[in-house]
Amino acid sequence: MPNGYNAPMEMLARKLDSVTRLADAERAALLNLPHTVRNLPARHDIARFSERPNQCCLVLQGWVTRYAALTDGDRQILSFYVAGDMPDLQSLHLHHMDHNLATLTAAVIAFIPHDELRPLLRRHPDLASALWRDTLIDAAHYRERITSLGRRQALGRVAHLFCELFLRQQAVGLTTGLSCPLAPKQSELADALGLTSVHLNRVLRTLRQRKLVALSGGVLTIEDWDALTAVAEFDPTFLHQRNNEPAVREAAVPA
Amino acid sequence: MPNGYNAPMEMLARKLDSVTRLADAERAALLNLPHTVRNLPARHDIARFSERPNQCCLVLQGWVTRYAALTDGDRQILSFYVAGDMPDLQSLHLHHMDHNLATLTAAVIAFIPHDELRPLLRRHPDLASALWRDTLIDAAHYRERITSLGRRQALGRVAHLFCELFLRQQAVGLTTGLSCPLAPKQSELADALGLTSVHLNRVLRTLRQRKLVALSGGVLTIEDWDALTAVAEFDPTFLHQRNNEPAVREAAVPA
DNA sequence: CGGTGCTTTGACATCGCTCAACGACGGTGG
DNA sequence: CCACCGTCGTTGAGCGATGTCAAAGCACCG
Repeated sequence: MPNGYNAPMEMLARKLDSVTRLADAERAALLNLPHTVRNLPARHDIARFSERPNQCCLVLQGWVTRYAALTDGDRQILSFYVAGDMPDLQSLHLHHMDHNLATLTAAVIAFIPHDELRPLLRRHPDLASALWRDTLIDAAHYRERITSLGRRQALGRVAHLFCELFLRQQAVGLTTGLSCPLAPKQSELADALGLTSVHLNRVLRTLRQRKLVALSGGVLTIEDWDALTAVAEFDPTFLHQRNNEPAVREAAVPA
Repeated sequence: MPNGYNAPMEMLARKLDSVTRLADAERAALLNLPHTVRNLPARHDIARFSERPNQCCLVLQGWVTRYAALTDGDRQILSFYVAGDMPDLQSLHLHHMDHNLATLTAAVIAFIPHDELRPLLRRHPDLASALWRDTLIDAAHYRERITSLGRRQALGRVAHLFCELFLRQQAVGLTTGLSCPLAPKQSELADALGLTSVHLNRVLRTLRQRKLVALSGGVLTIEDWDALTAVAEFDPTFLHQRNNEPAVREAAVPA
């Protein structure tokens, strides 16, 4: 398989390293994993409801979403994934898709066949644990989303999602200062937060007016981290990142 | 450790069997796992936010909830667990609790030290996979809850939760006919569904008036499965149960 | 320059929340 | 045995956050 992209498995190794410490043997095994790299256009389904995937995917570039489609045409976006994420690890053990996975933007994705991954994980229990942990962190994100949808008002929900997306991207080096990419459009943010795009738009206006964030051209800039986390009641514990005190803290108080 | 309760690990073996097929070696290993069985009163915290548990628990009897506590005193119930569930498997790999786990009713719980479980899972990759799968199903429940909170109205949310709780209990033999225990009070159902107990009460009235369910004395009786699933837009795929076409189907059409 | 898709805004409707009171029930102590 | 009390369920009236519908602005692109 052509390795058109630079070192996909190294990105995975780095990602897992940020989560558990990898031994050399595991790291080497990972780097040798056979895989295919594909360039996909925006809005391209990777796996659909009720399918039985036989490979896992690793996002190398771009954004991917997981979403449920309701009968009335509504959809609920369940999560966003960025570079370094493995959105369908679950397919290793859950044989039928209970939702859909699709690119949000044009994206570069590496595909790793289950048949390659499974024996590797069996030989390297620590690697299996690292991936298991990754899926558990995914679940932690879900829990936080449930809390948002269940008990936070629109303003808090949006603020909370922004905090989450910023910190997750910071962890993989996708931020510059207090700015980060924000690929989802307003209607997609709305679909993720259980809101209407109309109402989401009004909430964004409020966030801008209060000088908590700036948002334009697919770039989110945090203007007041402390105020934003306060509105969101944001506690980074659920991210289970190594150093939970974000580098933002200093950056948020510019000289 | 005293084995006051009959065969706790056998319940676990049976549960896992319902999910993956266990080989004899795994089954035997499971049955020998050291553990402690405790009787806990209702509303007793099992693990609190930010703690670092060193054991996993297995519900043998009663109900357990996972919940997030917000600063204003609100709480969001994230999930309900019944006999056979292992609510904090995640603590094996996620070291800090990002939420709370507590009994809802008086309950009998078996505790298995991480230090016993970890080496066992290392020796039996299939067992590890079975438990991994269990945590992935947990995540599937979260996803469905997100969809409910984000895109369903109150009536659909309640109906959906009832369908889920019925089928999950049916899978472990806790139902009789079309009835099953329903331990959570109205305020707890409301906390799980992002509603007020007042509004939940009104929704229950509607469900009763429409003859979809009957509800009293902690027992839920489904009176019209087809209508209930229709209101809920319920699709059992996300439960990832062995035989997804529920036995309810026949029972729902009494002679 | 005329689409086409996204954002923004306004007017109005509604679902679910808040506050407040009352009723049903079971436990407890006198 | 009964009065009392706490908890839970039920109901009403009014309000507020968010949805709905509709149209206009705006940027990018052929």
